[in-house]
Amino acid sequence: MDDRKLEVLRAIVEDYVSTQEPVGSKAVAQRHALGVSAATVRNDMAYLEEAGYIQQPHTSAGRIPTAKGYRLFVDRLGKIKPLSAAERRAVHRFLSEAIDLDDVVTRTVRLLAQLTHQVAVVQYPSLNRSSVRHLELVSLTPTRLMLVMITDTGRVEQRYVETPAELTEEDVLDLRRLVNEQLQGKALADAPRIIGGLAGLARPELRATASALARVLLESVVARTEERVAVAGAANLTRNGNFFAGSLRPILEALEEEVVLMQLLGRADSNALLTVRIGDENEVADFREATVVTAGYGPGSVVGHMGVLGPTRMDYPGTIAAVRAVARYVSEILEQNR
Amino acid sequence: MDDRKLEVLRAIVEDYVSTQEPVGSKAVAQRHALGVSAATVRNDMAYLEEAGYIQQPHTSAGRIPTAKGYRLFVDRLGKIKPLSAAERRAVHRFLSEAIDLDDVVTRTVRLLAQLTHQVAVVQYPSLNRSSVRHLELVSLTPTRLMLVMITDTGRVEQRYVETPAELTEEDVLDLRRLVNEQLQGKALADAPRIIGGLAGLARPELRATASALARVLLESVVARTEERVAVAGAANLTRNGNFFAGSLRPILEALEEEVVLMQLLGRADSNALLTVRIGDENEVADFREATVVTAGYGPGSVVGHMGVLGPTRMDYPGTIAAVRAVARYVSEILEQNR
DNA sequence: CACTGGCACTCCTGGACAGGGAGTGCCAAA
DNA sequence: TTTGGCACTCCCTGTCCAGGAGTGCCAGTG
Repeated sequence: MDDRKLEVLRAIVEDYVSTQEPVGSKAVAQRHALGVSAATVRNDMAYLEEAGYIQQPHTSAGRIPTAKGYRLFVDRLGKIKPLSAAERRAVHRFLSEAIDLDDVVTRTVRLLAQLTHQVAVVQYPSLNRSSVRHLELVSLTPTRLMLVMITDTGRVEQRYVETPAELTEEDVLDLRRLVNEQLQGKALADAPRIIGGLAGLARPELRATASALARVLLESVVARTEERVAVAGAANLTRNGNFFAGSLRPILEALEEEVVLMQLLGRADSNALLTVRIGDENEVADFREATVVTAGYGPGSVVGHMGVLGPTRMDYPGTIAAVRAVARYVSEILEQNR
Repeated sequence: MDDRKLEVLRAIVEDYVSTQEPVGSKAVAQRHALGVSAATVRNDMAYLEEAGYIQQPHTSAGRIPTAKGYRLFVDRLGKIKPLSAAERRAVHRFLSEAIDLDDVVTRTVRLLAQLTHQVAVVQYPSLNRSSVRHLELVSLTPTRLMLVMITDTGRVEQRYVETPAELTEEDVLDLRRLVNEQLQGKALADAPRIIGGLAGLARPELRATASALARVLLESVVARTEERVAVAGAANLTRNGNFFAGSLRPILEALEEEVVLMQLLGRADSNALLTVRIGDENEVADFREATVVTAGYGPGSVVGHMGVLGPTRMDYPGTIAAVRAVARYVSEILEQNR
């Protein structure tokens, strides 16, 4: 394919993204210094359409890029434009004020939404990839405990535990010592094995309670594949005149479904630094008209993903830059707290 | 005012709520057995309009209720219709499966959204009205602690604390004992006073650290007027054809502002069992076209509020019943965990 | 005196239709 | 290979008209 044809495609993508209207041959010839006439551009456009990169909403309208067109743009044409110094400063300042892990996530998701003017989604650091820092048992009533688990990423999980027998203060201390001895510093991935042997290590009269505790621990650790996510910027869906063809309904609904959001952020396997899924490339049916830009983050290894969701017609260079920058800085912060 | 006029108003409210279209005199006369002709209804409607209870979108259209009309309906006409047995069972089952306080709140807000088909908002139990169950210190690095506070409503707060000096394991245990001795069982309202004296009670070499700790505690307890809220059902905003006159934009934005949501749920002072704010009665500008139904909840005393937000044109009897029922049941659950 | 039927009037709504404009495809010429 | 010209297509907008729903008012009735 011609170099000029690529330039024409770029012009169409850029103009369409900024004006939101089909772009015609004349506009391309005028606004972008290609040094050729509109008629020539028309020929190139006919070619690009034939090749499936652009399409016409109807005869006698300008062209708009297809998903395939955007893909080519992202892969070969878009130069990522770095954040401005002011933006960079704002990111640093805003995130460094976070007071705990929850706050880091909350701030991150807001920041992403604001920077990109799109819907942002941030996954809380995944439990499976972190390790146990501390376990705490608090007795609420004689037969009811609260179990609090703190991980090295600073995440706190809490669960109620009903105990089969009444426990003394002493019993609780015993149990706490036991679980901490066994689990402290262990990766959560290894935890199930250890937890299995927990009941056997307790004093005979505490066996039943210890196994109740073990069950709850397993639930929070293993069965806890449902991971939490934070969302912000839903209001941006109404930007640019309701970008989703149909109603907002299904989108808003999907945004409240954690399962869907997790799917959106991509399976754990994707360790790529940054992923862009355009249109059909999305597995989630409701987001077939959207683009999702995601990045992994974490101290050293990836413990979670973050990303933004927007119309396929989005500012790719800007969005990609923002997601990447934020993911990097959040990783740095987590690194510091190790 | 005539009894029959009230019946006409009720008819208009009910029909408009269900059909979402201005209701004319003929429809009222036919569908509701008032025993009078359409012409008579017309006269009554003229009166009701004069009195400000209903209005015409334009000449030669049917009538729709005004905020004042809804108010009268709620105060004098609407008989709350209790939840069906099935709904009641569903509420109990769904909420009783909650595994911790966060989960109670999450489930509650979803439940409300689903039952009422509107946007639901639930405030996390307010810190100020609960008391300290336990404080836990975990050292992350030699100069960095994590402070975890557990309250008797089951809420967990966490904060990082930078310590001015390196701490040994022993030091941390000492500090933990100290803060627990001083604060355990104390109401958070009384906490600031106690926290003030904390540093003075520590070993001399731990004074500096203790006062850093005290500062963070004060921040989480006192300055923590910003309270968390959960939202669900935003997708319901698109029901019934975008009920808000303008765009969804401002509403979606407001729903992400915690400050606004707190305002929406009403100031702490409102200890009324159930509040209905219709249209202008709302202080928040963006919600002038909406109705907010809120209720307080808590074990014994009110520790938080919950509510739903919908069009003034809402099913008042059903919504009020749902909010009341859910608030009651959540209160029961909290009571059990005391 | 309250209620009723009838009637003229208002105003919204949806469909049909024409004019203007933007953009294209194609062709012949440079 | 590029260019200017030209006919053509199709959307968009505004206008117009008929249909329909609902009202207000008035005169008549029990």
